[in-house]
Amino acid sequence: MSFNSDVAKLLDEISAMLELLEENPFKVNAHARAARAIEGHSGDLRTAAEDRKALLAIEGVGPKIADKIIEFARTGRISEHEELAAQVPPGLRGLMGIPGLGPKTIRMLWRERGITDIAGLKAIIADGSILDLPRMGKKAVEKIEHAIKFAEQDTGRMHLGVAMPVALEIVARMRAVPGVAHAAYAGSLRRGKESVGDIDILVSTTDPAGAAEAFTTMPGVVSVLASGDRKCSVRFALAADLGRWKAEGRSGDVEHRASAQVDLRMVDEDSWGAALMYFTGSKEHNVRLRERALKKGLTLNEYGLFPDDKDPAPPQQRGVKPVAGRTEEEVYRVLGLVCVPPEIREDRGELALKATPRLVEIADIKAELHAHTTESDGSLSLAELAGAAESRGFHTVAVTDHSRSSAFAGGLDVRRLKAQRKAIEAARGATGGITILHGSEVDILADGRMDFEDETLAWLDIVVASPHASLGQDPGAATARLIRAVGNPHVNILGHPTGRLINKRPGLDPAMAEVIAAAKEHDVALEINAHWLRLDLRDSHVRAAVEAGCLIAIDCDVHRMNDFDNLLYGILTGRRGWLPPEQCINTWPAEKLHAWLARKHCAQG
DNA sequence: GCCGTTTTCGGCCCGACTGTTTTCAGTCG
Repeated sequence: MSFNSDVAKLLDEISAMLELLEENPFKVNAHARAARAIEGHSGDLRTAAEDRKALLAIEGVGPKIADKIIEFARTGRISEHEELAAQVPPGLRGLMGIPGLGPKTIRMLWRERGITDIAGLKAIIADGSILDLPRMGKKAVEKIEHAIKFAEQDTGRMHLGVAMPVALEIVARMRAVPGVAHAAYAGSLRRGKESVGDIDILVSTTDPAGAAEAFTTMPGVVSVLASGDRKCSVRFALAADLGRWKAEGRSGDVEHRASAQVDLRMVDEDSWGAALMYFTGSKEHNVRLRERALKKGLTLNEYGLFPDDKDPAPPQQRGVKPVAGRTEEEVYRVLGLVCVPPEIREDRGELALKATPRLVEIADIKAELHAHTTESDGSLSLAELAGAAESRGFHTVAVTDHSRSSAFAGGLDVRRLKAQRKAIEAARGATGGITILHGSEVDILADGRMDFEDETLAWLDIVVASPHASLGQDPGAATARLIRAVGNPHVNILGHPTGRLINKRPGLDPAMAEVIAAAKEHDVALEINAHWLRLDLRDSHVRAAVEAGCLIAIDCDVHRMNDFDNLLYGILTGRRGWLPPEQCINTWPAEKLHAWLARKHCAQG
């Protein structure tokens, strides 16, 4: 856990506890909003906490919350948090994790019956006494029972790479339904977040009932949570699709969730753009857009942008004609904004843009610079790897098998590395269309030394230096380790810099600003490892690196043929970090890329 | 508790669905 997420977590908990205590809802919201702003803040607040002005510059952080952050930096605690925690039983937060149970219901259960945890709730359901409480009928209680079961088996948010194939399949099915003109996935999935809570699908249709019917009876639907004219929610089985991930997964890769919530929204064609924006979010971005609309005498909802006539009834129900709504571009234009790519709609400065930024795209990528073969732990031969890269339209592929310390992965020693060079030279003669570089994914040892001597690193074409072991070391040691690694004169790329696995392993927690500065100084590119379990660098670190002018590599860390498909997730993460193509070395023309790599290596083997 | 191209005080986004209700409260996104 980084300092930023520690602070964000405490502020979030303060918000939740204030809500349970029936405090001013705007105060509740202010803490929640500050928590989100801090979680997504690209700089390390550990240092900013010394400078009150820097904290106040963050949107959503005012004088009171700034003081709380400073208190946490100095003492490791926030006294207000502790005072609240003394008033709110800890089990109540567990209850808040049950879908369908909100603060009002939980407060009522607590005040009326002294329920403070899931066990207590189960007890009054079992003896039937819950039915005596207000608004607690038979159906409501059944729903709560169902939700408890779900909450107890839920393992948290889904990985991006698990949700995306499901969303693509559902979108394809919905496009084939009669009456459906457009179908797309929206929500945090469209914004490319590393994990998503649910899957949002949007369709424009002339036949909502038909679309709803098709959706709720689709193969894979295990239960229907809600079904109306405008919106349906289902739980969708993941098991069927998991075979693919299971088959290709390394140990620990398997997603344990049995099902995912999928929401379908149905709109008219005239509302398509407004609805797509609305359901893409983020919530914070949308709030900003609505505020801007109101200042222009307009009101924005998922049906369109309307003149604001102060009538409390929704304009679309009164036959008011929208001034925009068919496309996203149109809505942004009428609001006086440039169209903002979905990945950066997070209320982190995107609304101040004067032109739509050109962010890196899949089609820009011309090189894979981190790939394994059967020599170490990959499943592709040299020829298969080169062929696959060439068929993707790449001009370059780098063979970077593991170094000797990664014994578990069949890491190569110097002797095998030299033998591999001969094989690669032979393969170069056989393939004309693609440049095969010979490199290594060299372990960064715990103290920052490389797993090979400099004289070996010197004759390779490319060196990707990555941490694989000692991933639990303290932040100070991790920072020194990575800075020493990028200072090596032969290192080109810092591979998966933290070694984290999303939702499974936190990895290193270095002072990223210092690592970025060192990488910039030594002309080392920081990798976005595109595997959906890694996405390392993460989005906020990419943003910080981009702002610092640091180079970025987006690589699939190919072990198997399908791994090339993970490129999408690396691209989405790069875009979330506002990465322009020219700052990503994989987009460079062959001559430029090869020359850049060669500066740190001599030719002979 | 935060914020300001109407405001340093008085606001703070908008709509759908469900269940328990005779007109709405609660939750969610």
